[in-house]
Amino acid sequence: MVTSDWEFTPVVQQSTPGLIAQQLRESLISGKITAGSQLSEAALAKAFGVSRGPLREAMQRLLQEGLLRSERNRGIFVKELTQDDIADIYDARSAIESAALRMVVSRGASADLSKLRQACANLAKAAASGERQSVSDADLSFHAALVNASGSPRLVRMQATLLAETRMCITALEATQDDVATVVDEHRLILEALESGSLETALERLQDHMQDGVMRLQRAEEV
Amino acid sequence: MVTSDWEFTPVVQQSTPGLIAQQLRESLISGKITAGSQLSEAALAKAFGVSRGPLREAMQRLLQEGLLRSERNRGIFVKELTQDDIADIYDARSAIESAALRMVVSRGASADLSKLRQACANLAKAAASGERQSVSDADLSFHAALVNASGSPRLVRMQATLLAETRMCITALEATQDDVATVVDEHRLILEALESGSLETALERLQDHMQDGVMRLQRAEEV
DNA sequence: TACCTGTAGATTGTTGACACTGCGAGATTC
DNA sequence: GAATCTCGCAGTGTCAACAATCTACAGGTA
Repeated sequence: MVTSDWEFTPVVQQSTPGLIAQQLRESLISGKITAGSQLSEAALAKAFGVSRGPLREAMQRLLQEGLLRSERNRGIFVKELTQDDIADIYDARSAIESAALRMVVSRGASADLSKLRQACANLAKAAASGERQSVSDADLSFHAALVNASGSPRLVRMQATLLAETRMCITALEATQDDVATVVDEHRLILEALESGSLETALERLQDHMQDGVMRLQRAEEV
Repeated sequence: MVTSDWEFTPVVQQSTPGLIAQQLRESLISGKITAGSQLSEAALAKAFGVSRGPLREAMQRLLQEGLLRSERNRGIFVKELTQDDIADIYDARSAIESAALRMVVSRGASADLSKLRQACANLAKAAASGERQSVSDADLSFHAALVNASGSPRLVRMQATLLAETRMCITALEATQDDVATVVDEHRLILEALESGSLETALERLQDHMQDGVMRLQRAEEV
């Protein structure tokens, strides 16, 4: 019997709570929902055109990702990020991404850096366009590509939630990339160190880049 | 009116899904529920004496912690861990705990190592008792204390899920700590390096300890 | 006999309704 | 006038029933 020769892509029916969580996450990290405000289950359910069951499941996910905060019998609120949170997010990101660097380098030649080069090019393009939003998107895409290259599903998952929090910080504070050229350079330097296989240099540059990020955000918070 | 002078401990009403998740997690990591088996919502709901709503929320949490696996319209199954998973878990743990080491050392004298010393003593005591279960419990408690000492809530949270997975591995494979004395020593050496403030030594010893752990589990898997 | 098709049972996904909790506005008392 | 109490409302927590989906098995056909 011929079962193939057609090569259809298998249908992947996304679950309703998954779709809702995705849309909610977008709204949260883009700042469409202001920090600290309460999310009414009934209102959201009506907006999404579903009942409260699936909506609650979506909220559960975002709760565990740390984007929301729950008070029993009171409701669910958008988490507000303090200075300490910002520092902690970047500490955790450093931990994950440093480990990813080590893993990529330890693979040596078998590592696939093409996605990283692509991400770096996209960042340069975004910087040239001048749009702040697309610059920070490309920035975080680079970091995501870095951890992807490590091939560790758990590192990828943990970083995903950290990147969502990072996006929340950036949009909430409307942090300006005062010097776009520097940011692009920092990423390119990391990639170059990676390509030449010099782990220590790459780690150092990543660390510096992270520290820059924290300082930029914390300066924005003070205003 | 006098509101104080009584000093009662405030009542912390745990949420129902939270309590269910806790019990389920215990059953999963202790191996009471065999890997790969399906978890029937109706059956579990009856067992816990609640309806399927709260139970589904509890499952959601464990799903996101990576202890369960969901197939849409099919059901939820206990995740079975492959060799690759074991390696990945330990890679991720190394990433988190190495970062924690760095943070503890960078604090210098202000770091609170008393909990770590306590955990180390407990481990030695457990080793003397000879019970395998309490040895691995004390082992993981030490690592938890290490990350706690870092003071980073996000590292703590990420490690918590990794430790749950580690426990699942250990009980599923009934991994034997063939040489208990060595395990105790490895932990003590890490603590000593930490106390003397020599970061590089501590990192090296942690790395070795982790590698030992992976090898022990992967050898058990082959059987 | 081998294969396909249709149906039955079981399980998950979703819904609307009910119960309980916490907050705030208004009434009441000193 | 200020503090306290009570009631109502808005919201979450929980439940039982309904709808949709999948698997397995029985029946029919070439």
